[in-house]
Amino acid sequence: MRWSNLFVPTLREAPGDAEAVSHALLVRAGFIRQLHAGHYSLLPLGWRVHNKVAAIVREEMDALGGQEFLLPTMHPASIWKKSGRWDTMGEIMFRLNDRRDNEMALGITHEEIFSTVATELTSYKELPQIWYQIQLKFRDEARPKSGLLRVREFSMKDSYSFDIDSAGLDKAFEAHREAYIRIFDRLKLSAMPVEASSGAMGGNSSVEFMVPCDAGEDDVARCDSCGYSANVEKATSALPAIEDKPGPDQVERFATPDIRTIEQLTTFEGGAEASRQIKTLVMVIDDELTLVILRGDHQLNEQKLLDATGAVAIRQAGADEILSALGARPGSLGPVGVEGLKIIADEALRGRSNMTTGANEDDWHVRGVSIERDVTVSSWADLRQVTSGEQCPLCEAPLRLVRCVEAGHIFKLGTTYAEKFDLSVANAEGAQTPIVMGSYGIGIGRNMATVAETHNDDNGLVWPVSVAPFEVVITTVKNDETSMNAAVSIYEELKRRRVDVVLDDRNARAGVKFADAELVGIPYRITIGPRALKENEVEFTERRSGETSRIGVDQVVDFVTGTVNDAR
RNA sequence: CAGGGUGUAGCUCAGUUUGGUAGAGCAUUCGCUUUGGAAGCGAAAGGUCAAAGGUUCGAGUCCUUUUACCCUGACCA
Repeated sequence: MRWSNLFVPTLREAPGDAEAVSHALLVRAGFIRQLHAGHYSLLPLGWRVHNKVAAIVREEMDALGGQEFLLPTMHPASIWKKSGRWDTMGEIMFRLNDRRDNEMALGITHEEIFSTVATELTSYKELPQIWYQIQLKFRDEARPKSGLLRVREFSMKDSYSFDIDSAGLDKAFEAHREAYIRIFDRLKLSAMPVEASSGAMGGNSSVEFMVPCDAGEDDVARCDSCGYSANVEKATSALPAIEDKPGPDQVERFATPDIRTIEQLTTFEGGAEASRQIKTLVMVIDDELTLVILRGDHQLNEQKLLDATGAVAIRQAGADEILSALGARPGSLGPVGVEGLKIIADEALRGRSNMTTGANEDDWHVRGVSIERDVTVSSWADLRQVTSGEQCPLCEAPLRLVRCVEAGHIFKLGTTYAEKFDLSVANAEGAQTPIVMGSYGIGIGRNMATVAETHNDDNGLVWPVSVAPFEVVITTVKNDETSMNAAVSIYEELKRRRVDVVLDDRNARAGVKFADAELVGIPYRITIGPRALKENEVEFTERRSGETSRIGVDQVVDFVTGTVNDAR
């Protein structure tokens, strides 16, 4: 490819609305353009990188026995109703009606479609199967952001395993785990597998692959000592036990004028420190008003509450709902004596006594509360958000919270879809057995953006060779006949050796061409200029280090081919 | 969905306070001069000032409504 024929609209300045580094650089370097919020056009360079990421994913999927499909993106509502996700997916799913007014949806993922195909599996002899596709997904995200990192239309590799039993699923899951590690290794992403919430996907076990990166949206609790790592939606920590002094035989009411927060109560005469208070939250869980209680100094993690209750939707109750249910406003709420409402308690409250909380009357609190004696707890769950510095649940070293991008996620679905779609095969005894499924996702565009996010410097992008839009750029300093002859002959020979090379033959100043090559992030540059050429040499520059060396015209093709092959 | 911000040339942005002929830098095109790190000089072209309505002799600027995009949170495989 000759640069003079390429469409690479580089910009000296980034568009003002690009906040994330990858967003700014991918736009500046001419890889992407925004069409509207959450929808991007991939320009030729962007599409080249995208395809290389996809090719790596495809190779690793094929290596574990995966078979590639291409499934429809537009689906009839009926299959989503069959799985139950027509209702549970809520607003995330784009929905539309066709000319006959039939309900349709754009796929957010493809469990339903693959499950439909999988009804044709009839015998255990056909199992296991691993099916995958690399396809567009549509999600009506409430807030697309950060360029390619969170979009509403994106291509994703999603694979699905079908096994006769859970041992088979474990094997498929492990094969995917290893394949994902290889994929991220080839993408030069330091992804770490972490325990994760399965969220709305269903299933009972999942692992996320998280890449530490400021532009990310998830926090991972990590122990540097033993390697424990989990998404904060799942993470726990070891808390030092709190010894409660003996309290009164019954709850005591006391007046607390204008005290509305846990913070205020810590300094109020007769109050209590935050860890000796009960925080009372009123949540509406699938339309049911519920009390959620935690230690005063703990934060609720809503995903944990979702997982603990199996609920579809959770929101905080409004002030009016709270007042009519409890008789007080937020700031004076408590679980003591509450009847007729479900009370979900965080594990950290178990066995606690002599605690202080709201009296469900404005300006009044109660103390001497013993959880077991005074609160009718409906269920216990781990609900609190882990914070930095707390002790690792495994080894008690301090935990660290790391901001991450979710680059991949693998789930053990079990038999959920087998039951909904009546997927079963005859086993060796001739009995019908439900198929056990797993599902495994990795976003192509998101990984491309994550590589950009983690591989750049002041001059622009620094692609790993494995996904670079071109592996080598040949830059001519002057376009005189001698230079061009040398350049073209090296270019042709590199192409013959299957090196992905671009010849920057533009009639532009050298500085412009150097700057563009660096902004675009091509890993290796061969500079052909009069200085070196006089001595029958060219220059070779590595983008990452910026180091330049001279090399003979006769050796350069061998040398570059070898260097590129080693780095692939 | 809540809160905040922005919308003027391809890009980055001034101009809005105090209404009076639409601006700059970069990019583009042409000419000259240049040619190893985003060159210089000269010229040209480029606009429905997000949209609609209103006030006014006159609106980029004031008022109303709408809309788009960005940020924080909520939400989210």
